[in-house]
Amino acid sequence: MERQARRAQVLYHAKRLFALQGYHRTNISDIVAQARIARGTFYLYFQNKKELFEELLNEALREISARIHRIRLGPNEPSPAQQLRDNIVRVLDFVLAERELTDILLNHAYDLDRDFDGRIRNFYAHIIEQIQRSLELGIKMNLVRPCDTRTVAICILGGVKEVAAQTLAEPHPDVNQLAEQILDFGLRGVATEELLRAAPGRTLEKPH
Amino acid sequence: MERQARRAQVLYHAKRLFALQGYHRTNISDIVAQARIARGTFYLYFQNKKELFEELLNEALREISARIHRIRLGPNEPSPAQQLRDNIVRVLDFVLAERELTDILLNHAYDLDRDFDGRIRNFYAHIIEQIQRSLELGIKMNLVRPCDTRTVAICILGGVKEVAAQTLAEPHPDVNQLAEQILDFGLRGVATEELLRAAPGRTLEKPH
Amino acid sequence: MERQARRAQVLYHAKRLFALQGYHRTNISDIVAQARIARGTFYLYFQNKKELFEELLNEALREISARIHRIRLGPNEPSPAQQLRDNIVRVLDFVLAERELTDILLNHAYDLDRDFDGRIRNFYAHIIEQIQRSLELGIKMNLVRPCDTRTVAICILGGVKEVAAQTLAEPHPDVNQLAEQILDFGLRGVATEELLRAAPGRTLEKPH
Amino acid sequence: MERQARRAQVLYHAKRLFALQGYHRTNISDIVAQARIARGTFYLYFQNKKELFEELLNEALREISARIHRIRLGPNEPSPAQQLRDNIVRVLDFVLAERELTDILLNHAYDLDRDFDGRIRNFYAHIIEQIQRSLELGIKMNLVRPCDTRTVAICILGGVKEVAAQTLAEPHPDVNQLAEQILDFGLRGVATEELLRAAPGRTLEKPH
DNA sequence: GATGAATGAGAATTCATTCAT
DNA sequence: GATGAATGAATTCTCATTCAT
Repeated sequence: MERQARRAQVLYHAKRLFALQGYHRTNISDIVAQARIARGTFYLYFQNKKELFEELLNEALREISARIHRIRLGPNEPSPAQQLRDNIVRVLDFVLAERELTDILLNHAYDLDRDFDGRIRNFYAHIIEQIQRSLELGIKMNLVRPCDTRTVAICILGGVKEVAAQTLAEPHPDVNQLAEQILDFGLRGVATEELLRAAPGRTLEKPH
Repeated sequence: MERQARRAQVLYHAKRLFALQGYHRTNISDIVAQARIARGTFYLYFQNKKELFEELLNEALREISARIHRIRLGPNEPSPAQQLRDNIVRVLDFVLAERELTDILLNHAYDLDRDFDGRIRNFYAHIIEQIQRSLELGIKMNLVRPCDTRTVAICILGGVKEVAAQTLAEPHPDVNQLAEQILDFGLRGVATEELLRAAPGRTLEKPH
Repeated sequence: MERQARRAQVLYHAKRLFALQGYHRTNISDIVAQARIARGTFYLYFQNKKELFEELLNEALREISARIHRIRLGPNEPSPAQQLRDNIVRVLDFVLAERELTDILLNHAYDLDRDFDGRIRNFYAHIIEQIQRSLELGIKMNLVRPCDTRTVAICILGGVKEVAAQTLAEPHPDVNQLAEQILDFGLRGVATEELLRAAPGRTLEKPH
Repeated sequence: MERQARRAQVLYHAKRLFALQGYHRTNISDIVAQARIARGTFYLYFQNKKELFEELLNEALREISARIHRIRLGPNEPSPAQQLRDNIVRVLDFVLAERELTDILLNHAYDLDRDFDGRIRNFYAHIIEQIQRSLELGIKMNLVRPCDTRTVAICILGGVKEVAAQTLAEPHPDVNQLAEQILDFGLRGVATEELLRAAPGRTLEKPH
């Protein structure tokens, strides 16, 4: 457990440095200086620089994945729109709680290693698929207008990513307000006209 | 002109390598090997690796900027929606025509240099402002529903960026179809309900 | 202390190489080979080659400066001639004790860097001024004949420098004998005729 | 002959550059740029950079050698002191007429090549011998007091060298005045007391 | 002869990683 | 475990010299 604490200490400082300067501009000297450990000690806890970075990146991927829940249908479930809203809020909460990790994921996770790039690509591809499935479900339920679900899913992902990226720079963003704007924009973008007509108000949700 | 041809040759090969492997994994040795020139020859045409990369990046930024036209209003102008569509098509045309440059811009332009990161941030910030101004104009014209124009602008930029990024991987994407989907999604996302009701068809444009 | 020992080791070998081959013909490879350390180790102790050289040169300048004492007048002080003799002996002692440093200073300290050349020029300019002041004092005391003290001071400096340079090549020079010759030549060169007449012997000093 | 003119042109510019910046800081690019010839053209006239430098240096050595005449005794010859004065004046005239060559010889002729250093050492050794022989002749003639002629010769050479070096920096030095000071200092430094007593005036020459 | 683009050996420096203490 | 000095492969960049036109 002591071991875990040391690892965590190093990870903490490395995370800050990577977020601030990126992978290549951050060297082992910087990390051990910040973590106040000896150069050699670093290698007692991590195989190498890449492994450390990978661990941070994995944490980000894992955490974000965990915050995106599959849309569940059922009488006791919140409305799909509410579930989407919850997903967005959870992701943005993570973005703010872990600005450094997010920064690393969005801005510094490329240019490392071939299989690394692949992993991130897969991660996003997976999210795109999830969104796509939701859209297809929505179409079946007549909530979503027919469209090229893949392209629209990509647009939605891109929108969230860019909001996340831009949000990093802001001191005290209002997550709920951001989520609302994203949701409103996205839902209107995909809603059937019937749905829009039925629910002209601000929160665009299926009437019960 | 001879000089320009040589430069172009080196730029061509460097571009491919940067797109394939990123900035840090591409070293001068790789570039000169691909371009089939001697080590020293490289330095006759470029001060250093960074300058070469900068030149490529600048080309991408310049070209994309040039393809995003400001929305013009007037009796002889195409409809705003058509102008947006044209912008998207022009940008996606560039993405396909210069997949490598796009790849570099989207995936490998970070983690280089402090002032570099800044330049790219400015580039996107500028585009966000442009979109935001268009949205505000649309609101005044009652084409766009009131909303947090900055957040929505960020969503739109993100959508286009992500489509561009995903499109890079596809062999023969249909640019018009992609543009149509983006436009449709985006316009519905921001349209006033009045406008939506008036134009229920697929192409969401203001009726004349 | 360990650190200082390593530095000293590298300095020692670098000094020998610089004396033997000069600055430009001595490269880092030579130095690390002689010092039997790895390439990178060099940079743990010195920023770069120039800094190392500078350190050696500074030592030479400092040491020589320290050995040239200002002429003191007073009832308990040795005669001015004796003080001059002591200065010369101390400098020549250094020359022999640190042949390599002297060689570097006299023969290899040019052609490096602009500000470097300046530093050495200042060093000699300072010594010329010191000699000049002594001569002027001597004139006031009627020990030295009136003359262009600056030019004569330059002659004296040049004489000592050249003796030092030539002495480097000799295996077992007699420092006292050399000093005596320099002193005798220099003093007679500047002495008033009155003084010469009063002290016709070998050691040309003011009679008490 | 055209060929000689071209060579001279290149030599002229190279000389200025070498004097200004030294051998190592002056590169072929600088020289051909100043001489307004193409890179390759340089090698039509000179084997390489070193040969060019060597040629300049040889000119300096040759010219200075030529200006140092052996002391001739005889009824129709000027006095030895006058001959010495003439030697000094000729050398200083050269110093001023060819400041750049002198600068090169005094400040930038080391650190090139092993055999180069040797050549310069020989040059000075030769001059020292000449002076030494003059001194020995003087001793025989009872003009010069007995002394370690080699050390004194070195002092004399050093004096002249240093005056030459310092003179380079001055805008309009008075060569005759400098020569007079050097001569006066040097002659008094070596004169027999008998000679000094016989000729107490300023110009220390053997009475006829 | 003249040109200047091309060459490539060589030099300095960095930095992730190892290993003796 | 902890340390930090040592390592050396890898990389960038320079510049005297060559050579096809």
